[in-house]
Amino acid sequence: MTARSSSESTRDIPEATVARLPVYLRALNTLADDAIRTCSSEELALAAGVNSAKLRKDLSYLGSYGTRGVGYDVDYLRYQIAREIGVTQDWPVVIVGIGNLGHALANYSGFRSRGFRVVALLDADETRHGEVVAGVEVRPFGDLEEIVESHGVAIGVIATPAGAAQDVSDRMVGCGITSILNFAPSVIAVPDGVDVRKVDLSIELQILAYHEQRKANIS
Amino acid sequence: MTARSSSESTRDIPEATVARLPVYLRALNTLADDAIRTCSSEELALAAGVNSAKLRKDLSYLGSYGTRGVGYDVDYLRYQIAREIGVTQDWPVVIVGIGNLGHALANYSGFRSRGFRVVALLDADETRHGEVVAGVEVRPFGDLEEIVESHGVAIGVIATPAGAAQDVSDRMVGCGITSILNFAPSVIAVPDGVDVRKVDLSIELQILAYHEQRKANIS
DNA sequence: GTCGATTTGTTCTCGCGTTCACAAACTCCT
DNA sequence: AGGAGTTTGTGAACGCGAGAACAAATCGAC
Ligand SMILES: NC(=O)c1ccc[n+]([C@@H]2O[C@H](COP(=O)([O-])OP(=O)(O)OC[C@H]3O[C@@H](n4cnc5c(N)ncnc54)[C@H](O)[C@@H]3O)[C@@H](O)[C@H]2O)c1
Ligand SMILES: NC(=O)c1ccc[n+]([C@@H]2O[C@H](COP(=O)([O-])OP(=O)(O)OC[C@H]3O[C@@H](n4cnc5c(N)ncnc54)[C@H](O)[C@@H]3O)[C@@H](O)[C@H]2O)c1
Repeated sequence: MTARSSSESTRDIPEATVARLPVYLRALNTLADDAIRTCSSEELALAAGVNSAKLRKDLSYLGSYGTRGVGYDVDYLRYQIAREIGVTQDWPVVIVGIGNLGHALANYSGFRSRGFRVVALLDADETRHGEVVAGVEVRPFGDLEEIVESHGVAIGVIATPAGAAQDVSDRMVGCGITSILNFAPSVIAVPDGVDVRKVDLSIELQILAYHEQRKANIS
Repeated sequence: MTARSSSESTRDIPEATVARLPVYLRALNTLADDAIRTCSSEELALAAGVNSAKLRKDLSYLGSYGTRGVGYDVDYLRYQIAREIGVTQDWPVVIVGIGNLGHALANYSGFRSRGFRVVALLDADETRHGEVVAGVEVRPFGDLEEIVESHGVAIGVIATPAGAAQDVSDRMVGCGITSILNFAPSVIAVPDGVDVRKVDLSIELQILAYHEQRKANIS
């Protein structure tokens, strides 16, 4: 086995596995809602849309939480995955850029229910200040530092136009944010130790278009 | 080499490369906006946020569009990538589920400018019917078949709650849609030949949370 | 208690993607 | 014309992830 650090479960989980754990978690939640107490890797894999061997291998990185001949206890496994991902605690989040997309994000109930709490909505446009979206007031972008510090915010969401994304990112990093979810269609540079994930809707559509074109070109 | 089909440029481009081509395209557009005519792989790679060797290999799948000792002609390469992806033509798109997210998507100008045209907005809630969003009227979900047929729609976007996603998907597939972009947090099953891409914001946040937790756990 | 059925955890192999490194090709200067 | 300097395109090495296959472990029947 790999060397194990002293106190905590600090094994390093492959990135591909980390990306699937939330999917398993959601599938388990669905099963739990249907009052299912136990499930096999085959059943869970079906619900999550993956291969059962891959599922078992993924889960094995967390530990041996199943019982051979039986399967997995839904509640127990659910808790273990949630703990491993870190969603048993509440993560405060700030959203910057409360336009079309920012509004939708602020109104989205799925964040709160998954361990994320929107503590602030910030926008540079002062005509938007004071508006209340989903119970949170839109405030000036200049309040960023104060809010991040007082709430201990580690995760920031960028929903501004592309041109502002790098500036917003720099300000976020400057006041201690170390994880950024970027919706703006631009590449942003950050120092080591800061994680950035990009969500780009037009890229997704363009990938679909590429395959669509190839389907049509079977001439 | 692999067998090459008769007429068209039907080489098979690795999936990972396909996913990056839109990024290169956007970087080239930015360069073109700054009146830059030519760029090296190093410069373009920097703008796209990737390794230059990877960029060159990716581009080599399309053909030899660069000039050794010089670099790439921005406009020419831009056209070649756009053609390969299929965004020189216009793709009609339908969006189903005009709630928070659906509104934001309908209002998003970035789709039109990248070769996608929203031809219809559909919702099951009849109190929403008749509303005009970004110049397009919200219509009953039952109109799906008629619209898909008359406009030759191949790409559908699902922005409904998770519970409705599979039903919406089935109806889309039933009337000939072969590419689906799914924003609902649910796994949807489709027959072979239909492409599904999933965008899941809470998964992205959970991945960030995992790494954030590990940063904190360097105890 | 033993046997058969079931299901997990893990090993092994294969293929894909990333990266390095370099030969080929082009420009420009003398 | 030739040589120095650049930059592309690609062969090869390497590492990671996917999936098949199987041994180990547990349960239930008798
Ligand atoms: N709307 C969508 O569905 C959609 C889809 C894909 C991508 N995006 C991207 O998401 C981003 C936001 O899109 P949108 O449609 O909400 O745009 P929007 O113009 O409606 O909203 C942008 C908001 O950001 C604010 N802003 C601008 N500069 C700022 C700064 N420096 N600091 C703080 N706030 C600032 C603006 O005041 C505005 O309220 C864009 O980059 C867009 O390309 C949006
Ligand atoms: N709002 C966000 O920022 C956000 C973020 C991440 C994910 N999502 C996901 O996107 C989806 C939409 O989110 P939302 O916030 O816009 O929800 P919403 O409730 O505001 O909108 C959903 C819309 O879908 C319509 N609808 C329901 N069933 C339908 C059916 N069978 N056919 C057609 N239309 C139907 C409803 O009438 C409603 O207008 C959800 O699955 C949500 O989980 C949203």
